[in-house]
Amino acid sequence: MPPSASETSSSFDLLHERVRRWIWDQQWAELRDVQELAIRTILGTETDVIVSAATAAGKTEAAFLPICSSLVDEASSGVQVLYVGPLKALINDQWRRLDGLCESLEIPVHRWHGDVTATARQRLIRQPDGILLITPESLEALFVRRGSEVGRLFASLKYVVIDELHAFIGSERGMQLQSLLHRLERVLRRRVRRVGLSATLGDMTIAADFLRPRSASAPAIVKSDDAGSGVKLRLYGFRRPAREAATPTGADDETSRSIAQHLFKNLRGSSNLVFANARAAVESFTDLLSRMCAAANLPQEFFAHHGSLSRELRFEVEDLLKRGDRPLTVICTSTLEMGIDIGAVKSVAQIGPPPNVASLRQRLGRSGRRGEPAILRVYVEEKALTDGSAPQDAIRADLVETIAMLNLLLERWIEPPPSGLVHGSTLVQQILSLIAQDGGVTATNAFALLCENGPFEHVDRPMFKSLLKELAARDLIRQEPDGLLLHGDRGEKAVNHYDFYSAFISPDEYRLMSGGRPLGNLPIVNPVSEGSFLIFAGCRWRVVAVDNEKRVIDLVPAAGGRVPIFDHGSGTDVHDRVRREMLAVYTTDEVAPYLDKEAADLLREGRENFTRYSLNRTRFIACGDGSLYFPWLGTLAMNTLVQQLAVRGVSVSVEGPAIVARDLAPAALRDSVRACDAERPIDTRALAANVENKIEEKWDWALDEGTLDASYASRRLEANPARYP
DNA sequence: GACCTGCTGCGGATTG
Repeated sequence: MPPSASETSSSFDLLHERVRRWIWDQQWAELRDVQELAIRTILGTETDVIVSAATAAGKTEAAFLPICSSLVDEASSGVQVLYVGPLKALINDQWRRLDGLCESLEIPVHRWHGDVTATARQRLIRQPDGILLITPESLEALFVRRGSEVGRLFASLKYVVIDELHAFIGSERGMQLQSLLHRLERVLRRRVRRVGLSATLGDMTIAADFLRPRSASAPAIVKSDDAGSGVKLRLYGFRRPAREAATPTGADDETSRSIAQHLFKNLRGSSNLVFANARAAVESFTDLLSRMCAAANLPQEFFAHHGSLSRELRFEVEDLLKRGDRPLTVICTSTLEMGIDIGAVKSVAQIGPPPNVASLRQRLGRSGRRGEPAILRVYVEEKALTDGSAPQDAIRADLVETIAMLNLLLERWIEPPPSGLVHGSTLVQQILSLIAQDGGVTATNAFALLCENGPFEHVDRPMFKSLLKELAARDLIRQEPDGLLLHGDRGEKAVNHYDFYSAFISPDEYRLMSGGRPLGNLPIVNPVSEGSFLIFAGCRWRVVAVDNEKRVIDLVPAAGGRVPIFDHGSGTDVHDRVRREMLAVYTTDEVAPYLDKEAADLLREGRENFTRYSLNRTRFIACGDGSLYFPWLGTLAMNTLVQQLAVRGVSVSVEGPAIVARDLAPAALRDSVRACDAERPIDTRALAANVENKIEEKWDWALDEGTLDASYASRRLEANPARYP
């Protein structure tokens, strides 16, 4: 029985008859708004398209119903649709999802990633056709290993689909993907339509430019403004006693136990996600919550999920979530923020200030079953104050930063993704890959393809030239007398190792095993000794053997344990707008209705201290023998100021929202800051030249000084920050 | 004061 809504829809009529029949067979009540609009745009125009909607809004069908429609009855000699996804698990999900539709249309669907068998790969190479689902890394491998076959494989290519577009923007992987797609069009000598699937982003112009850099015509934006059914929001404040001042969030102390107790009371019996900001915090909250379950003789319903857990353990938890047949609360890092479909949960909790507003929005999107409001609980702890407390602690900056982000979330603002990045590291990878693809390339052609007309638009000819010289000096490349660039010995070796295909770097790790079963990985930060205890995967273990050669640690269950050190990260970048909103929170008396009593009390205390330190009248205050400056600007602007001051011989550090000068009076610090402010535009490359540790990305070690400085400056500094007030 | 993502081809053993 054909559904009436589809019968009357004009978009529906644009679809191929066999696609319409498939939709009838699914007994869908109607097509969603975003699907209607995407069908019209994809079948009615020739432009690139971005389909932007919340998780689980039917983006995949919105793109593939019209795309498959245009493939039916079409003769082909090669892959017709290239779909690129960021995760293997997502590719597997989409492969299953497309299977039904494509089987009825007789369109083959292939997947290609690290876990795909050699037989399946050979099948595609022998008979390329239909839809290919692939990761950026496997696409890179195709260019490196089968460079001469790329043209044949994609001869009939009609569409490139990029899933989770927002996850690629501004990253090394995103740059790699742009470069690969550009190189693909060069091989085919024609433009291929691009369709991006993205979460809702505030400013779509950056996403549009990412989809096809420097394009003369903008892509069509298909956007669903699904407002949802509202948010139930609550922010809980916690006061950390002075004796616990030194312990981190999630340690087994009184404050963490109070938060865990609150979670236990409110979440037990339903399905929820708890986002803790660090893997160590995930482990210790899972340990606290599962011990509460055990103590109450209840079945275990709290599980850990993060990137260092083995795939087996993560699958088990994801599977339990997908089945949804019993109450389950998963404590996780950003692993469950997006990607695979785990269905909606009843509520989401965030422990500590969220990394940024964009990430908070994604996390919130996981909550709110059909027709029900999303529920978000946020927990923030603040240290007890003593006579010796620093002003930046006394103003309760973590709490106020969290309030600022929640206010911006409710205003529907989110951070724009970074832009203007040089990406020197990924350029090295792409030069080496291009040589592998063609068996050699001239410097002129490489520059034209990658920089002049390609995605590395911030690298000019002189910079490219000094980069090539450095790569030659490091034996990564060499130049033939006729000008052709080839791999040097070291370059040859690098390209032939499987580690080459990813654009990002991964730390060395130990493998954790128990009884032959893989539990996960532990980055090699601190040495682990035999006989020591460990909390991992929400359980307690004793180390029985450490094999430093094979990098394997054997564990047995135990009663004791402590959370290991996972990483010494560099912290998150806070946006200007968040800091400005913090200032607005300090300078009004308004108390947001979502604050609980303790949070409201901490806010009152923070505002009192803000006024007591005269921060309502000045940005420079005395502190001991030195001074503090509160510019109410984001991380990049503050980094830039720190470097500008360093050039002037003024040594300062950044602590939260404050710039700290140890032995300089407020008036002197103010004069120096004003002098910096007068110096515009700021030469960020010259500033970067004075920075000590700039090697952060995979190929940074191989860059010449100029390219390294430019890369670093574009990532960490700002040439035109807001005025330093 | 952080998080996440990815990976080829071969040789040798085992199985049908």
